Amino acid sequence: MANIRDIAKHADVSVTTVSRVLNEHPYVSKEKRTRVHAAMKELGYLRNQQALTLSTGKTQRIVVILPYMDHPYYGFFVNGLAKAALEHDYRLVMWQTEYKLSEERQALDLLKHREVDGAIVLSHEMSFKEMETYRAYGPIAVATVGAPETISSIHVDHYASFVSGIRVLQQYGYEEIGIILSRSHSPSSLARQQAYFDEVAHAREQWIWTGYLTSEDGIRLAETFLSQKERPRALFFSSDYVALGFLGEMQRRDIKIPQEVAMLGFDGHPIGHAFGLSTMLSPNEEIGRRLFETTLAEMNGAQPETHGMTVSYQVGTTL
Amino acid sequence: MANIRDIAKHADVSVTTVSRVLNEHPYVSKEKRTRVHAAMKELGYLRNQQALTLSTGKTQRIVVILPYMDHPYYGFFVNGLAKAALEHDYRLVMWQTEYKLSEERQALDLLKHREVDGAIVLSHEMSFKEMETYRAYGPIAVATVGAPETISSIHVDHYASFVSGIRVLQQYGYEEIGIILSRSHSPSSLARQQAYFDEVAHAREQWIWTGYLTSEDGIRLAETFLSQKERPRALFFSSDYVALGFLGEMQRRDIKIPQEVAMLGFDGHPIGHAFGLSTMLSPNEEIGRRLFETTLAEMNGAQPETHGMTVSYQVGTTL
DNA sequence: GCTTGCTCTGAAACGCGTTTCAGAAGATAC
DNA sequence: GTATCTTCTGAAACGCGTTTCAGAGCAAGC
Repeated sequence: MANIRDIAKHADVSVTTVSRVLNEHPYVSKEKRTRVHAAMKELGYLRNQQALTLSTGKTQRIVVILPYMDHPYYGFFVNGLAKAALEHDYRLVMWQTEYKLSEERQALDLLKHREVDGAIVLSHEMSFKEMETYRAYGPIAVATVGAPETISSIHVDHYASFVSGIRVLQQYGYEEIGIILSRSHSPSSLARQQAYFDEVAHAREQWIWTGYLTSEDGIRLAETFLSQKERPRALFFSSDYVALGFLGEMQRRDIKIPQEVAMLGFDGHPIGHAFGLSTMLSPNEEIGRRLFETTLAEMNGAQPETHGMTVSYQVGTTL
Repeated sequence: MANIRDIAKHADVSVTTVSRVLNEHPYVSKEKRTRVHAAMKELGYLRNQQALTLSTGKTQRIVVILPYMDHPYYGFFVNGLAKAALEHDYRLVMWQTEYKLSEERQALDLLKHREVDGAIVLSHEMSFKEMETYRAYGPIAVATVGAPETISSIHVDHYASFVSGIRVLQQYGYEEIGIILSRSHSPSSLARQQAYFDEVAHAREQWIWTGYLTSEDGIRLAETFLSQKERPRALFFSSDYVALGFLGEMQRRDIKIPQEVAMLGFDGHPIGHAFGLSTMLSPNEEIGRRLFETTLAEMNGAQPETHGMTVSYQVGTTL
């Protein structure tokens, strides 16, 4: 593997000159420039990215922290991130945490050890307080709500979004509403619950189902739901996949939707569209893109940014 | 940021000794060891991963090349990869190509520039011939069939798998079978077509539909399918998501499955289970894991490996 | 008592590209 | 003719951890 010094010797110039040619600096005579190019070609020179990284201190990498890479919920985010990263010639290092705090720490340690320039956190168990201790080593952007000033946050405003979803349900005439949430202690779930109690007159504790993340969970939910004596007339799901699992199971049992129970999803996954799922369209790809861009901006000196995004209603046939 | 030389000075030892402590080499006196540890703690030493990488030539990173990160098809693969990578303390650099050859080249260039130690290719437009030109710079493993000896391949044996799927359909009494494929020119599609012609007596050219990748495509397919005069009695899909899109659209039109047309999917996505989709279960997570492990093994001197995996039938209600 | 071997230590070189600084040569300005 | 630019060049230092090599001190073996 030829290095820059070999090229210099071969072209009979200094290492500095080779570096200048490599970086297209001005002030290199045409003659030496061509000699360097010829030498690079002849020796098959390939710039060692590691050396560049060590020298400049910039890795051109960002770590993306998320619980599961194959969970469809994160698909749009990651897509937006990937597109933005590609455009700016950045690489994405994916770190799957499986909701483990220890893994989140390891991922953020990459920042400390200069292995990445920044971190994007799509979901976290870690407290913001602890997360802030990593902030000194590089910009951090989260897709969740409640971040301190030092940490950028581009998130869905879950409160406002749930309010608008509930309004949709009410417009369709549903007053007795239940909600299906993912992890009960997450800030988004808390915001959703708050919206539920604030907006639904007939709100009931037992009409809040928590711990539903996957389509399998949705199947399970059908059983639980049907075994309940007093049931709401409509269900507002925090995830399309949970809603679809539920919908499939209801179909299997020949229970009519929305006659027996109306359904409103959340996310706007294409597969939901195939089954006519009414849902709240979440701009997750846009959020992914902005998460990247705000991180990049911070690396260039900008201040952390907080921005809440809202969702829109997508018509289906389950209301 | 304190570096190893600062620590050495502070602990009044040589740089070598600090490095030895860092790497837990033997032959460091207890006394100096504790002095070094104290200095590291006092100065808040953090090892610079970049320097380590440059020095050792090992990046502990592998690039994963795939068309779209949010396509559910790749979810299981990526999950298996992520788990294996985590276990071996490797980082995954994801490169989304959107089926562009130029992006595949850029991704493989990471290998040339020593930015990653190996590459895992889940899907590619590039010819194997071109891919082999990158082989000198590090191990490459693909999830597709037809790789030359120098490139590891852990893949689904699409021919055998399609044969066994067709046998399942035939056991259910279906003789007039159509197949739904993704990109027509891909090796997997060719293998599937071959299996189709070899195994289905009533095979017809016009019962092969190509260009169907997403659930949206599946919705589109319903229209196309129904507008055809002579239709097969069963459809074998190469993707669960396409099948689900089709299924949803058929439901919307109140067309009974399997009475009007039987359906067999491929992959085994949980969401298919919710809708009773009969499918061929593909060990994609296992493939992901093995792709990583074979790459790791090659980095340690092992020979490239080729292995075809087979699928099993998962009972549903669409047959 | 001498050889062999083990434990411990550090200087220097290495991986490799970038950047700073000093300086030379030629051109332009007044 | 002198001062001031502009252009071009390269030596050396830098980023920072690892590895090689040479050597010192001390214990065990015969």
